[in-house]
Amino acid sequence: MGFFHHKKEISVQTIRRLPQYLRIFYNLHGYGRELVSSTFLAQETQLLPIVIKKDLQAVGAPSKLRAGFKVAGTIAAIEKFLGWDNLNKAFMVGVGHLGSALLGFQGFKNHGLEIVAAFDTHPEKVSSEINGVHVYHTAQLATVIEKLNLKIAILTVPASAAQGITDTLVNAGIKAIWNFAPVNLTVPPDVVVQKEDISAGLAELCAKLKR
Amino acid sequence: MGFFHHKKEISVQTIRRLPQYLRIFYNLHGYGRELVSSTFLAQETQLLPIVIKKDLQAVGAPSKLRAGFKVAGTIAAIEKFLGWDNLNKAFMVGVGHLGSALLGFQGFKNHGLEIVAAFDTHPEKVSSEINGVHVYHTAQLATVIEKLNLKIAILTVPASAAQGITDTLVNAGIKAIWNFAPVNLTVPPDVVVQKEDISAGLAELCAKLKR
DNA sequence: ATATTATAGATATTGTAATATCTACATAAT
DNA sequence: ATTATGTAGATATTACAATATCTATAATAT
Repeated sequence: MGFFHHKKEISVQTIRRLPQYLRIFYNLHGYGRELVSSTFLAQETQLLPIVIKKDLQAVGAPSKLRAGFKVAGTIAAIEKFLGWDNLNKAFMVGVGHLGSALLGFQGFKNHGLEIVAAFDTHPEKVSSEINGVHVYHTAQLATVIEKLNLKIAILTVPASAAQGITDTLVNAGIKAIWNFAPVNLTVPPDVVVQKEDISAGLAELCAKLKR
Repeated sequence: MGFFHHKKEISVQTIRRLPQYLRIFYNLHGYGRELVSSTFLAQETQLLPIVIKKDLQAVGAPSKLRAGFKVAGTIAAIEKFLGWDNLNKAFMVGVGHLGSALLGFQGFKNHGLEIVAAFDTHPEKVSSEINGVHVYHTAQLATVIEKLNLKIAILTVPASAAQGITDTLVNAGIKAIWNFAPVNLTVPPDVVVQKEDISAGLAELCAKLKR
């Protein structure tokens, strides 16, 4: 009918479930499994088979009728959809408790993220290495971003510093910010911000507990 | 009409927004502000005024017509709804990178959570103190839970250990588990599990970035 | 060969959160 | 006093994710 083929938008919920599928598919691949059905995945994930079917269909996962989804092909489809099939250079601003914990998490390489630099203002941290990542002074942000061709910022600074640093990042051309500071950042429309709020999960737990 | 007054269920999304409101209301309270309108809050949070109105109405926040919501009263209402008006004794199992980062986060006391014990199996960690919290050997879980009357478990162990420890926790009578391990835990229906998955947020960021 | 079954795939339905619209009213301005 | 305005509160509508149902088919069992 229409000339404009509006590519079906994939829901945020689906996107958030993809890493879970990916982990399971990695395992299955390790065991040499070639096909897996949505009913099997449903048991693993405690989701409904139909949810899984639709999620995997949405990212174009290959399947065999009456047999299940192809393990290797589905891994490739999810990784491609998320852009996790090649590494983006990321850096971390703020290496306090949370920051250094994230630096210690090696799993990011499986998630398309290579953390190649960190920034902080504390003299005892600047010029040190944390988990193999060099810590620069925050004042050097703009120059290092350009020199190392960095793309994704992970923001783990105190709330009070977050917006100021964000402005610096935006001026330096950063287009993606993963924000762990408990603040709503103001950025231009072409900059993507993903906010994480650990207390949201705790609130959910407490509310469930009171019922 | 009906005799059964079915208390209106509050949505998960609303619950997850409550901590954000709470932070802003704490600030306003600190500045001595007594009333705040949903339109003001909308600017702060980048949400729509109507969403905020309905969220606050849902938890019974007091308001003054044509003036806004009462700051002190709303704080009390949210805290009461979440059970954050008195402290629950929590403990942490697994003190690796993430575990010790969470132990270092002092904000939990504002969230009704007092972490009073930690557990690990590594000999160099057992019997030490991390951020003022004593680390026991995981083998002592059941006895310490009973002795200290612990209620909420924070699970920050590797995926492979998570289900085994969960079984121990359930046997010890724990009813709430905040799960940071990338596994779906199997528990009896009366046990509440809140799963956190950091890669879900990263997936969301990457998907937005590719658009 | 034939029948059975488990599955992907397609379509239809439902439930619910988000959003829009309307109403009443307290405050402030004129 | 009178009018204008900004707000909570109530109701109506919309959008969309979750769920249910149906269909075709390939593998398996008989």
